[in-house]
Amino acid sequence: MRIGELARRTGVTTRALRYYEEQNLLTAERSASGQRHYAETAVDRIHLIRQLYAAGLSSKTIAELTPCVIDGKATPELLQRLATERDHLDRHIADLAQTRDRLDSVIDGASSNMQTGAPCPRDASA
Amino acid sequence: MRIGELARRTGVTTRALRYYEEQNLLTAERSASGQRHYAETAVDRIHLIRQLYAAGLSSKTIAELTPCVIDGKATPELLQRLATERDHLDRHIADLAQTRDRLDSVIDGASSNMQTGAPCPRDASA
DNA sequence: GTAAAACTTGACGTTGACGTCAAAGGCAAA
DNA sequence: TTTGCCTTTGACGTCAACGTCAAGTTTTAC
Repeated sequence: MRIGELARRTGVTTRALRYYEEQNLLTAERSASGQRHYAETAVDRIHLIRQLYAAGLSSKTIAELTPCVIDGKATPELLQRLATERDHLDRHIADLAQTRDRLDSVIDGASSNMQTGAPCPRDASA
Repeated sequence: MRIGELARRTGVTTRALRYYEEQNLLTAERSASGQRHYAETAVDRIHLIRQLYAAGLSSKTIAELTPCVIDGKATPELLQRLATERDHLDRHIADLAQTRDRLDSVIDGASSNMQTGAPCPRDASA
């Protein structure tokens, strides 16, 4: 498939796909005229890339780790990198959960204040 | 306390603290000569701000929500905003957990490959 | 065969959260 | 009083992950 179809099927722009290639996150065959052609596996690859981006990894980190993730093979150093990233992610998730809980308690507090008719700093007229 | 001490005690730079003030996330008393002076509560406030940043909120969003979080009071609209952000956060956490699990299985796969002596693309010499 | 759509590279623009000087004034210790 | 760190505002720099033209080529549709 060509770049437009891959973009449609993954929901990322063609600009982003070319950027990923530039960052060595993605490779493509080229037709005689120079157009990119992708295999079906590229769709999953893009999803993986997006997932790692969402996990807070940089393109540089992703570029270093993806051969390992794709092939399931790694040097001890890469394996260590992966474990480190996993731990960072785990910590991050825990922090976010704490933030969510804090938001929850804020929402609870604000709701009960509203039910008891407590005044609001943004609307102290009533 | 002055800005330097607040920076040391919170681990954020003075530049960031001034930036937070510029974005209306933080206020400070001013001495006659114009220097900023902060109350003890500022330390917690900074931690809250950092926490919300880590949750993926923008300075604009934080500026809109923090009076509510600080005071525990809100208009219905603010409450709705909070609930929306909470849901986004919840979804984000779930996505990250999925990514973490994927990393876990990658690490497992790579580890077993190594134990069985499977070759690595980065070190195919052995 | 031709027009529209898709593709190419190249290059400059954008945004958020600061970093990094610079030039000036403020403040506590010796 | 002078030394030396602290603080002030202002303004330009940075970095990642793209957005957005531009100008030209290729493929597709009729």
